[in-house]
Amino acid sequence: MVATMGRSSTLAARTSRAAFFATSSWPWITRIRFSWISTTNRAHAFGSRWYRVSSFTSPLLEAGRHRPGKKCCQTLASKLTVEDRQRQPAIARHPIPMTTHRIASLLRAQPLGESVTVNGWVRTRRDAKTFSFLEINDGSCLKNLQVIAEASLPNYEAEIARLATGCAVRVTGELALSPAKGQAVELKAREVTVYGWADPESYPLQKKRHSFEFLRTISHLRPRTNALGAVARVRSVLSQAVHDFFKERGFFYIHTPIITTSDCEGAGEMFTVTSFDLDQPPKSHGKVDFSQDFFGRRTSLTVSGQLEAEIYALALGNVYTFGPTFRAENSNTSRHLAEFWMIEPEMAFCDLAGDIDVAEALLKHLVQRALTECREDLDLFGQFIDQGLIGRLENVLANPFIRLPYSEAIERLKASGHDFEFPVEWGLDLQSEHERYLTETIFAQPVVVTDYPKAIKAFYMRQNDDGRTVAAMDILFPGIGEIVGGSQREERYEVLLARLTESGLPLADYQWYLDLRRFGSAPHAGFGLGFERIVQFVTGMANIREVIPFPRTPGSAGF
RNA sequence: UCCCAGGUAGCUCAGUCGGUAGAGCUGGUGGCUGUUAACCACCCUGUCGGGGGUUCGAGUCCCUCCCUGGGAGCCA
Repeated sequence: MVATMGRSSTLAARTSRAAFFATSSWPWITRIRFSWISTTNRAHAFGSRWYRVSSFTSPLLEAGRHRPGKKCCQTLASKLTVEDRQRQPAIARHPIPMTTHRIASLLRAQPLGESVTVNGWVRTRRDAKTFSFLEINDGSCLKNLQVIAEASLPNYEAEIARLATGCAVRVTGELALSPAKGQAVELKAREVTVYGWADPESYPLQKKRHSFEFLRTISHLRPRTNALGAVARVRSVLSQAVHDFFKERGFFYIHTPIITTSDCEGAGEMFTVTSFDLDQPPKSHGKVDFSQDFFGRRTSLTVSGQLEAEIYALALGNVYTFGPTFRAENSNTSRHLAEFWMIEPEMAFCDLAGDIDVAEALLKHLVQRALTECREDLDLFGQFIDQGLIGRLENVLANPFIRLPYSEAIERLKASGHDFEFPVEWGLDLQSEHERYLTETIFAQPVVVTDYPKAIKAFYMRQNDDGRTVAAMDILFPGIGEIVGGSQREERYEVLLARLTESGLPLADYQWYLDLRRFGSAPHAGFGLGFERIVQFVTGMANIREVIPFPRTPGSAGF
């Protein structure tokens, strides 16, 4: 975990990120802007250039002009082998053919009669008497583009007739109306170029349905399936929608630390971050001596950015975080990950009601964006994953969320007469079965439970005037359970101090947190939204491991 | 971490009373066809999750570990 990131690795990070988002027609070539301060002469260098990016991770630079201070470029360029140069030069010089299209926009615009080029992966090939049908998917949308490849094409026998599921190809031809049912348009191929073969004997993805469990074992190939590709697009759209929501409302995006020394009490077990040789860590009095560790003290991966977000809320007003979060809990469920992404808004001069307003608006905004921007993908989920999906999403938008104090929730559960496995009693935490009964059976829509007993909630939540509850809220979604947890924060110094003390937390570690209440304290509130849980809700995927590209769970951290 | 159910061909699964394994799909070959999860015929494929034990003999019974699914706890 030691931060020894050198110049070249910095560039690598930027390059792979840019490649990931590149709209370039050639997936391994991308244009990248860069700038840095030269370590030798302090000169500022900047520019942009085409890079060949291998496997999206290690950048190799095109040989080309240099500026002072670009040592890393030369080093990387030297790694481009002669073979690489011979294989790629034509494409590298003309990285974006003017006629290249993404399938999504082709199907939308349907430029009939025009010559177009698409890049993508073969989903299936079917042979007719004098030609073959190819179905090409380029990831831009769920739909494939049907290609007609006549047997008269020069490489028909040698290549096209041998294409199988998974092969990467480029097809140039004319877009035409399709005479048969099933698709509006098709591409009459003039040229089919094979970028990469996929041996049908060993390529794991077959022309049939696979279980999600199996696909998880091939996480490097599963985004090439309809369902997981759709999840990836929805996740991206939702991610962007989070930022749009807060930007429209004047929130600032704050990057809170991933390596942290603060434990957000109640947020679970933490992963230790160390640079020690774990076979021989320095010890003192029989215990590991973290004062000799990289940071001079014990550090962990963050379980929440909330405490740091409060600092910035009490300076900038309204802020939010959106980043990776880590919990070392041994949770084996379809709703938990050891590494997940959390959205944590924090608003100054805001009470619990305002907090709920923002959370409700955010959730509705995300559902709305998915419905309008990902309708085709959502229809797939509605058809194959969860028949009631679209209706449930529209139901979220249709009504205000039910707001229910904990005490009333207890009364409603008791009055229901339903036989629960766990007792329903004021002062006891709501069990999953209770939460589900509230949101799925009694109300059949999102429910916000507020004002929980203070004994079962975290130290930082604001005490209500009744002396026995705190201004906390959980938003419960049908099928998901708790999707949001939040509260108004305790802004009164004396009250917070008392709560910290009775919670047995080391005051020294929270001095800065107490300081926020000593200097210009103000009412403030916030919440945490588990990003994967909203992706789960929107897609209807049963297991949270399907809505993050590379799930980390107990006993599993592959890829 | 606890309770329950599973792990058998590339995938999804069957496998009786303990006698060393089958089906469908995928893939391959051939045929047919503006096809579209194409269709028809034929063919190939196994460390039965790992380790240990009982037995003449274990996919099958026992122990143990790992993994997966469902539920619970923890939470987002």
